Amino acid sequence: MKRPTIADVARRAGVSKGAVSYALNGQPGVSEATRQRILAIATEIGFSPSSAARALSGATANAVGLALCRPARILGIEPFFMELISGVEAELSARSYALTLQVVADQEAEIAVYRRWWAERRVDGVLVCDLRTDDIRVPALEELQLPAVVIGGPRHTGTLAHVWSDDAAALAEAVEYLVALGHRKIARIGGLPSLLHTEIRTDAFAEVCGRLGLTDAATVWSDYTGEEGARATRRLLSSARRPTAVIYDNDVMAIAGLAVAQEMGLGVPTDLSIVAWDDSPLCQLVHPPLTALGRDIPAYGAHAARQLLAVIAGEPVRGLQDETAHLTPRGSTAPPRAR
Amino acid sequence: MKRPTIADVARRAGVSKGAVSYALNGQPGVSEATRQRILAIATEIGFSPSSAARALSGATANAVGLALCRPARILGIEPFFMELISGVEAELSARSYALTLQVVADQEAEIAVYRRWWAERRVDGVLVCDLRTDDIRVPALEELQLPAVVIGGPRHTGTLAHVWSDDAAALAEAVEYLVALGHRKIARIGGLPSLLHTEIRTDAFAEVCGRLGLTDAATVWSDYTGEEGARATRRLLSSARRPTAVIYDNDVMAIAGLAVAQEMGLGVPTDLSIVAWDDSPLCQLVHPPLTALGRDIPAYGAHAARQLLAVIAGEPVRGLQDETAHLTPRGSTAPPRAR
DNA sequence: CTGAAAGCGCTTACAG
DNA sequence: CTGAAAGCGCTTACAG
Repeated sequence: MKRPTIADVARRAGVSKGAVSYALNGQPGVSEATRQRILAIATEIGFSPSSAARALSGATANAVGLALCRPARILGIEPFFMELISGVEAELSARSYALTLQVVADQEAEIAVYRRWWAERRVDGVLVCDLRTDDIRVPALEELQLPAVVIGGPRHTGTLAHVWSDDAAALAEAVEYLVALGHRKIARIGGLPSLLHTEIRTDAFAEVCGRLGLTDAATVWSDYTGEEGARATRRLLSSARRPTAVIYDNDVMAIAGLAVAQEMGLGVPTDLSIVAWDDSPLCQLVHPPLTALGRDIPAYGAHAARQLLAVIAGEPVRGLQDETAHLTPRGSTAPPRAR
Repeated sequence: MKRPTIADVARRAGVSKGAVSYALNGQPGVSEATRQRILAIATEIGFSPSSAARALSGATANAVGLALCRPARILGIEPFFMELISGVEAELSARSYALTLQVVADQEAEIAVYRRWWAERRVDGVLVCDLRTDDIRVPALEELQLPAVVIGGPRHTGTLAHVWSDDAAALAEAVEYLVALGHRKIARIGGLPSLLHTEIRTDAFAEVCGRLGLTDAATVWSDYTGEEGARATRRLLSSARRPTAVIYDNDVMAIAGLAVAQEMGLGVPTDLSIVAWDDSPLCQLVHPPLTALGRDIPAYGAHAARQLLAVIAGEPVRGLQDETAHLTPRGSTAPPRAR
């Protein structure tokens, strides 16, 4: 039961190994009749070229790397990552690329992984998540000359290709909607302040609130976990000038916020309106279902993967703007109760 | 900026390529002094052996495959999978193995992926999830002679190694706890009936309810999604003989069930007690926090990975029983209100 | 259109 | 303890 090699196919077809290679890869050099015969034999004996041998001679690994820099607990609970991975993987496997995954502790470890992957020729390129404003991975990747696509941006990506979405516009839509409902005291519970997209959202929130004359608008930072989201919410709802609406930077914190409101005896949406970012199925799991800013995350991942394959192929690629998240109103938002 | 090869190290060290290989792999054949000098040079010029070349001569891919047979929406929302993957990955990367991930549509596609991975020598073995009672992957893997570890069991695993947990005992603990609180009408909302662990839980539920004399115990099947969990809960709570407690087969359905109770004006836990399986952080995100059956899922994944590496190494490996899930009581369970 | 051959970068018997 | 060489299974110029 040895696994068949190209030599087995060649022998059965009565041709050279080179001819089999040409036939399998759709290269010129064999007649159509021979090609068909070779393909039939390959299928018959269950031959697939060894990825190692292919990588060694072709100098391409046919694999793409993704390093995730979050602890298991956080990775598990944020639907975002798994949805992103699904989309990345779908695009890659359609092009016969494998996805290699590794969880890392910090940016230094992540760079070490990139370095090793590249030296080992284990991957042809990498996808980079959670871009920071002063990201040390960007210069490291530039120096390594490892093909890479940043999922995020559009700023701070150096010379790397990237895929991004206009979070500022999405946030503005949410704030304008709340103001249209009559809210004037709107707070935002943000994600990790070191991440670029948090900064972009924070700036946008300040800008739109300023433009609309909301003087009580404030951003409180958190870390995307339910615990921190709950704590921040409790603080906000206990303050003298309690907001009538809160925008959360992810679904997990929004759900935790809803639980805090219930725990404190506040009705949602009568006493407090809630808007979640990342419209995952989680938002429709709770009562009331959450109004949310969402977009197609698997598609986002697929686009990033496609960009990366283009970079690997040597095509000129820079930034690609993905769809802007849109607001889906549900039961968690309503006009504020007159006090 | 060419990536260095073993020949570069050999040249700088003034030895043969063979000597470098022995030094790097801790084989006898070089003196300790030479070994140290070679290692220093390798580190200095940033050399890591090409995984492809290594795979080609050593006949080992140093990679393990995991195929996931769930749509993106479900994969994303169930913390279970990402936690499992984190644990698998941690164990693998500690042993310098890579994890290759692929999402597949059904069991046939999954087998095709296994066949290709094995023919391509892309992986040295695979991890198998979501075991069914009549699983066609088990005989296919046995025939392929592809090293594999089933995450599940202990029955229906054929000759394959497996890692499992005693769900029957865990379920019994939950039911006994509810009965101790005074509940007599307990329902269970199960996962996909085709999965083996659903069957095990269903049998165990019938057994323990029979033993405790609960005549109103019933299992309703669902599919792990929030929508189906909500629908099943709505049906149960609308029936004439409404249960006073419901056990859910996963966290997602339990949270959806809590929302349905709130939507129907029932108090949790006063009118309805809720127990969730899979004690993920989701359970503590809601109000009241959910009583849940939980265990260390990343550790479960790590154990499966370790078993697989043992199988790949040719060690005799069969079944490994992992920790049994234990009950963590929280605010969603209480004695039933006297009617 | 086809065949013989070199080469990718390792590992590992096999001589010295 | 060390060196020269074969071999893993492909791809791809290079002759015919």
